[in-house]
Amino acid sequence: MTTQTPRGDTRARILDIALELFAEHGYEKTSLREIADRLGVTKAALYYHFRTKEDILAGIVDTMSAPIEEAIAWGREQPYSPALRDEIVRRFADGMQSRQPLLRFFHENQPTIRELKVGGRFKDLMFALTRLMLGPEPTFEDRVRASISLMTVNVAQFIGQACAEDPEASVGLPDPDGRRDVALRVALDIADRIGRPDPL
Amino acid sequence: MTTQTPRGDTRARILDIALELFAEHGYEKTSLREIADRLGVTKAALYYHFRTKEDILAGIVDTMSAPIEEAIAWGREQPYSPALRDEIVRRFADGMQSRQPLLRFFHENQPTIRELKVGGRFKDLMFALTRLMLGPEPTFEDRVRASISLMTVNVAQFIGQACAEDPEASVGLPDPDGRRDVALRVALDIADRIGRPDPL
Amino acid sequence: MTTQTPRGDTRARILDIALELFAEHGYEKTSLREIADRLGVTKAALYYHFRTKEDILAGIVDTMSAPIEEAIAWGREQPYSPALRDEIVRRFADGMQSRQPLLRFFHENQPTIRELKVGGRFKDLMFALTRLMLGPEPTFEDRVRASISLMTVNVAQFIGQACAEDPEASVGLPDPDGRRDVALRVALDIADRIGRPDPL
Amino acid sequence: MTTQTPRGDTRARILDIALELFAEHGYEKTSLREIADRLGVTKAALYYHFRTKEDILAGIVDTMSAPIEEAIAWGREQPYSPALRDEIVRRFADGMQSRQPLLRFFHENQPTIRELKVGGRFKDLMFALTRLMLGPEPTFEDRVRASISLMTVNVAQFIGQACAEDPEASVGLPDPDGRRDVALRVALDIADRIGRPDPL
DNA sequence: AATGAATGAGGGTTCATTCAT
DNA sequence: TATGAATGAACCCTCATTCAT
Repeated sequence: MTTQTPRGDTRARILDIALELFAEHGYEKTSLREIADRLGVTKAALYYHFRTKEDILAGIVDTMSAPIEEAIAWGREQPYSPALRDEIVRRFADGMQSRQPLLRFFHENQPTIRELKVGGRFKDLMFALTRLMLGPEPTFEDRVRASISLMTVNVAQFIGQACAEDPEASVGLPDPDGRRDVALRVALDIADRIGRPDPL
Repeated sequence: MTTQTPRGDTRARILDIALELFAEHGYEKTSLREIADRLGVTKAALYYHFRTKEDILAGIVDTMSAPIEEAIAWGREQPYSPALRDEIVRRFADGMQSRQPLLRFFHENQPTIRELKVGGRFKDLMFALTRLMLGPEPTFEDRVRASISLMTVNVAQFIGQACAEDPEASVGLPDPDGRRDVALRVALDIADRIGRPDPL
Repeated sequence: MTTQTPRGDTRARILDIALELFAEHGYEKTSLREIADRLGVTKAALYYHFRTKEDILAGIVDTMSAPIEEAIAWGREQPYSPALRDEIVRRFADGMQSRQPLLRFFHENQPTIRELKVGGRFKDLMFALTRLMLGPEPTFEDRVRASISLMTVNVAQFIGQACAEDPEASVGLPDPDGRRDVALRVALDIADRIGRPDPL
Repeated sequence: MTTQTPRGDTRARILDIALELFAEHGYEKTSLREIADRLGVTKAALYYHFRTKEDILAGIVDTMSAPIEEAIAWGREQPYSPALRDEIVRRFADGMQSRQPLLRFFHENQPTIRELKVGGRFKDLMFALTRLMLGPEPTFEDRVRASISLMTVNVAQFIGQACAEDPEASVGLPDPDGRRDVALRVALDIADRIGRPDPL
């Protein structure tokens, strides 16, 4: 006589499904009923595990921000150098590989995020990360390059998906792993110009 | 004996205010009541000018997509060359300068956009634009570079604003015009690698 | 340089279209916009011709009740007799032939009618008509027979239409004229039992 | 220590009150607020028990169509005969006695019904019932008589109520039970002519 | 660990109606 | 003889949230 659902891990399953739906339809358009329905429980059950809808989102971010925090903690120990900069990009790409939906969610739900407490936290993380990519007293241009570089890691994935759906654009398209490599290469390429005068 | 509101231009004013609010709080979180209140009219008045909320958005896109369409039309007449590629980026940057909020809205409301008819239209425009930046049979890497390049034009603006609000990051920050130049420079720089083997 | 619409008869055209729509979708579900759209004018134009929506309905009844009123006026001059009774049924059937939609409307929108002033008027007309079909001090049974008799004239039309749409029921179905004859025959047949003891 | 409302039966109470109001004011004019108010709950509470307004109506029909379905099921087992025909009428009259409001609602809200899914279901039931009153290959005239006969069962009730409200017509009016007998007698009388050549 | 029943606030939308032009 | 613009009230419906059980 087994239980229908994998047991006790309800909390984790809520977070999983919620992230999936948030990333797909957006935070506002995803109702707690949808989440509950997919889980096969009642809306009220969600309130046993989380105090509010926003709390679910906070829960998602919590479980997701660990690798970024690690990258930051590590980076802070190192002296600045172009090699460090590249390593940051690489670690970010590594950490985000399995967290793509979260990144997507953050990119695509800015207005919501801005008005939710959790938004600040994530923004700070990203800011700290780009800061590590820059030397002392960085120019605005360098800041832009650093941000765009990190962004590229994720955006390239979406572009890849969009291309895969387009008959013309999917000719010669690498497989997901290949696309990840491309993304990283372009990201590093952009970061490479940081701190350097225009080659001209 | 003046009328209270500038009159006759109500439709345009709805579009204006709606865009502003959509960009600020997101499409879903912006209620028609808010738009109406800001205009000093009733919700019902909006329905005299637009059939649905989505129609308001469509109206916004209509008024906004003109410069992109022009850039596309022009670009299609030209043979491909690196100079054309750069010119496309420049024209896009020029056209978007006054349409920043729309771009911001599109970047930040993807989940909504995806489910609205208007989304497809805009996506097609952007796809066509990046296509002009690429030679025949472009690689995936080039596609990524082209997209990121265009995206940089706008994202740099947001980064600029974020920096302006941060005491540390605002040291040495150029004025908005200067930031625009930086954005364009970085965008062109990224586009510059299109079609070229790795410099190494 | 001709006008687009048949001219000056707008009022009459409103009544026509309104009746058609009221009969089809019901009074409540028919909006003034629908009526105006079909006419190719603005809602506001309707208000030039009628003071309220209810007034449109009153207008319909006005133009429609004439033949019933005539039948009543005529009947009141005659002494009661079974022949008079049958003649009333016949005149009603004749008068209603071209007013079917109105009758249908009245049958099918009772709740609305009850709450509109115009309802009472029409009910009185029908009551007066059935009264003429009955001798002095009629029994309740006779009243029922008289009402059902008149009702048959119209209901038979709807049954006819329903049958025409059903493959099985349309086998051997008479044409509309034939159906009218059947309706009249059944109606007279029902009226025939008025004032007579049970044949048993 | 009693609860304020009879509890647990909310769903049934909604159905009750809704039917009452639908029959009185019509489906369109009855707002969910009215229903909720009469129940002493919020509009939103209705949505816990029913998915839409139309669903409430479907619920009503469900609970109400049982006796008709039984009559049909029974009738289909019997060979056709005039006696069967009369028995159908009688069973219909019996079954409807406690469901008068529903019948009234169906008679008086046809335009609405036509456009609601539930309409077809009820129409089919009535069609099946009249079909049982007819022998093989019935004429159109017989179909009319059968329909009118069943209709009489209900319409007579409304006529009775109307008479009761009229000083003149209420002289010698039987009590409700007596009226029911009259209704049944007239209905049977009309059905009696089915399948018979004109007595003349 | 979860449900059943309900709420209050608000959403987008439609409607009959008005009035200056 | 009409229209353009707007209103206020109401409508159906959805949502996040609560709480006794």
